Amino acid sequence: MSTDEFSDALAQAKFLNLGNSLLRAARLYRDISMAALRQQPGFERMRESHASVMPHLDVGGTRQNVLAARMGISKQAVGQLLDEIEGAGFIYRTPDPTDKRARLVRLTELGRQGLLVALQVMREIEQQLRRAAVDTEIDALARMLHTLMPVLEQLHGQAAPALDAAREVSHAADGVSEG
Amino acid sequence: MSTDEFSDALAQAKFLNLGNSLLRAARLYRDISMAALRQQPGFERMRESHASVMPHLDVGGTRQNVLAARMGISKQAVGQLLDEIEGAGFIYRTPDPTDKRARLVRLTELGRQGLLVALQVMREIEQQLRRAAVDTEIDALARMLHTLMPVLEQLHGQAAPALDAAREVSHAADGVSEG
DNA sequence: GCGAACGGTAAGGTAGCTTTACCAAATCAC
DNA sequence: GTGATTTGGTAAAGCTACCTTACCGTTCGC
Repeated sequence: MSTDEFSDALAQAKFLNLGNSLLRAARLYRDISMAALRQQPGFERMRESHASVMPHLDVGGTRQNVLAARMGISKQAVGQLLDEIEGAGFIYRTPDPTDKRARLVRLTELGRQGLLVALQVMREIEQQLRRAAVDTEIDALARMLHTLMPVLEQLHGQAAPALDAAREVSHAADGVSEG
Repeated sequence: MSTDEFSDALAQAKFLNLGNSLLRAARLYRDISMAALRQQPGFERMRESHASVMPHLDVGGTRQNVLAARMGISKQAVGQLLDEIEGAGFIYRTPDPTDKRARLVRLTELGRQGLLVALQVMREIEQQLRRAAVDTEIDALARMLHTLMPVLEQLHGQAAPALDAAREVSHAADGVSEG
C-alpha cells in the first residue's frame, strides 16, 4: 500500500464515522443536561450515574436486581450506586414484604422533583435545538434512532459473526513487524 | 402533584429522551465495532481507548500534547494510553528533531493495518444498517448529526445559562424532605 | 541570559464499573 | 419435609480510563 492510499484511507476514517458522531452528540447532550440539572437547588452534586437510575424506577418501588437487569449492569454496581443516591436523598429503600431477601427502591419527594426537573431540562434542550436547527429534523432524528436501535441491538447480539467480511482486508499482522 | 400526574411525567421521561437514544445507539455501535475488530488476528486485545487514539494520528507523526488537545484529555492520560498502545505494537515514538522536549508518535505497519481494518468494520456496520433499515435514513442520520453538532457544541459552551427556564418547574428542594 | 511557557513524566486519586466469593431466604425435587 | 439449587443482595478487591498536583528539562520571548 502506498502512503497516498493510506492517507486517503486515514482521511476517510476521520469523516466516515457514524459511531463517532453518535458518541460525540451523546456526550454533548449528556454534559449539557447535567450542567443544567446541577444548577437547580438541591441537585448541585448530582452525577450522571445518579441520573441514569431514576428513569428505571417504578412508582410502586423496584427491586435492585430488576434495576440491574434494566440498566445492564451488575447487582453490585447497582447496590453501590443506590448507596450514594440514598445518601443524596433521592431514593430510599424498604424491605420487600413479599420476599425477606429483597429490598424495594423508591423515589423520595426530592427524587420525584429531580425527575421532573430533568424532564423540563430535556424539553428545554429540545426547544433550543429546534430553535437553532431545522425544526422537523429533530423529530426525524429521534424517529431514526428509534428505528435503527433494534438493528443495532441485533448486530450487537450476533456481534462479530455478522462482520466476517472485514477479514477480507485483514492480512494484518500476518508477517508484519517494523517499528 | 397527584400520583397520576407523576406517573405520566415518569412515562414521558422514559420515552421523550433523545439524549438516551443517542447514548444507547453510540454504545451499541462502539461495542459492535470493537467486537468485530477484536476478531481480527493481531487485534484481539485492543481496547476502545486504544482505537480512539488512532484516527488522531497524522501520517508524519504527531506530538503527544497535540493528541491530548485533539482528544480533549490530559497529556498524562495520553502518555499512559500511548505506553499501552506502544506495548501492543500499534505505534512507536521517536524524538522530535525540531524540539528536544517533544516526541513524535507514529503508527507502525501493524497500526496502519489496524486502522484499515477498523475502517472496513465501520463500512460493514453501515452496510448492515442499510440492509436492515431504510437505506436513505442512514445518510440522513449522519447529515442530521452533522448539522446538530455545532448547536450542541454551542449549548455546551453556554451550558446552563441557556437553560434557565427549567427553573420555572423547579420548586424542588424548597422545603422538601420526606423519606 | 533569564523568567515564563511548554512537552512530557511521576505519583496518587476518583468514578464507575467488574469479578470472585459469600450469606440468607426462597423455591424446587422427590 | 428435608436437602439441593436458585435467587436477592452484600463484601472485597481489581480494572479502565481518566484527572490533579507536582515536578523536570527544554525552549521561547524579550
